[in-house]
Amino acid sequence: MSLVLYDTLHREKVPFVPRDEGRATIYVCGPTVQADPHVGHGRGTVLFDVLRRYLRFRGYTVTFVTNVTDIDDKIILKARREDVAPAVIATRYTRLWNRTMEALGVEAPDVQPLATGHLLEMHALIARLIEQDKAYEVDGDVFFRVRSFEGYGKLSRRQIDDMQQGDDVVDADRKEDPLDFALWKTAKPGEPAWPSPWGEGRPGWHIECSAMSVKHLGHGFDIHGGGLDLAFPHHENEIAQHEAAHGDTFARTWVHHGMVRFGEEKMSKSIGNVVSLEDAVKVWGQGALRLWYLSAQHRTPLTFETIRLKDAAAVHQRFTTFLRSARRAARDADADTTVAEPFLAAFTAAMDDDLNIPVAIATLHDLVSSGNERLAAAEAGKADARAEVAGLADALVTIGDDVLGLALVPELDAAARLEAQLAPLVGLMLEQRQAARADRDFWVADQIRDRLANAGIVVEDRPEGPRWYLAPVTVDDEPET
RNA sequence: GGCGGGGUAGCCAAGUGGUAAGGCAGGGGACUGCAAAUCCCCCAUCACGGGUUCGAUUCCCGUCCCCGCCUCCA
Repeated sequence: MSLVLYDTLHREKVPFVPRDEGRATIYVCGPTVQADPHVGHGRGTVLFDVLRRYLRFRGYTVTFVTNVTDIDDKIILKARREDVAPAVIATRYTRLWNRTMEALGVEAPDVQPLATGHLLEMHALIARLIEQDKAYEVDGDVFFRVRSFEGYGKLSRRQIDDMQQGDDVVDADRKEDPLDFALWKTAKPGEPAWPSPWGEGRPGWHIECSAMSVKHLGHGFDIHGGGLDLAFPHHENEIAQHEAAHGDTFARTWVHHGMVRFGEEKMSKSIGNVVSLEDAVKVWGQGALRLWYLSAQHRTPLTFETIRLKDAAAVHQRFTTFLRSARRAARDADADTTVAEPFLAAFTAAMDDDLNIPVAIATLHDLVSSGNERLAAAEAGKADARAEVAGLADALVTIGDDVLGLALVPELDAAARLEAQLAPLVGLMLEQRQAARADRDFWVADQIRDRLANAGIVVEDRPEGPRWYLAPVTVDDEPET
């Protein structure tokens, strides 16, 4: 068995066979840095982060490239409103994006190319298209001649003649055909501009991804990813530009993910129903938020809703609870790796099937159930059980943290530091509580337990005595839209 | 209008031509002074109507409803 991915271009699951043996090359369209990232932005980022981590888990060396569009109309507009240079806006929101994604546990890309850093590559691509008559210049603007590329529409399965034209085609008077799109835009007064063979101006949106992906990954790289909303026209145009210019395959496999919804609509800045991603991470935490993102197959829509985040938080807690117990019972045991094998195999099988992450997570539940069954024996000190619990815990960390990025260990470690600090205090209170319990003064004992609970300190009475730990405080403040 | 994706238990969500994973919530039980955590048990006939088939939730046709793209968008 090996990984298969649903490829939007061929509309079927295709085996993942990398161009270069043992190496995987991935390009994902990144953001236009002009506003706060919202919850919708996190979905693709987390999905492709998991894909990247999974490919590494499967033994591939992965080169992961995701760009930043640092010049476009919205950036210029925002800069004008604030009376600052566009680069100020772009830099500010690039930093915010990166900081937010780091908080979400997304690994930084190997290359994060900027559009403004690749003008020469874009110029070369545009010049090549003009030479071949696939693009034309009109007063400093350069347009791609859509009808010159016979494969146009193959990604989004559209017939050129079926495409409905809006009433407000930009530059309709200059284009040969309303479908043609800009490769280079001549500078309007006051706009940022760069020199080019066609005069001062700036690149069209689509050209950057064609130029940058190939620059850093080469022709025919393995996986091109992005949101389903980018399939047309953005990705369609990327293909057209590259393949018209070079005549070879641009990207081998296209992976698209569904949109995040808020209520019955797509979450989108233009609709105005966005929830700040930075806030969402703060409120729900990296692990729970990622579990929510991963709760549905990546091509289906996913609704942002409190109840679902709470479900995800409950799942996360089940995993951390087991891990905490496992560490306590079997931290120094020699792990028995064989017990975990069936779960790792099931996990791998699910992931191999077009990243069926909901099923993959179900295998984690099975693993945790199995671990919990053995926990009592492990706590009683039985060597076999301790080894098995240790083996299952290790597998949980491998799958949960290394591949899915759930931050189980970091969260427990962070809690452990606080617990060490609080230990003398909590110890004192528990001594008093034990004394009360010995006197059968349960009112006092329960008072102490309740007070501790209010501080996020959970007390469990075990046969061998009380045990306590810090639990995440229940969430009740939600991010605002 | 064109293209595409969906409608599975109270909620979320997999899946398959042979009577439906997993989670949350709920109910019952074990454990506990009571809890917590954990374990065990219970909880759906797959939008609707036809058809194909020995047999359909899964294939085909039709109907209804929802969503996305066709303009900037993760």
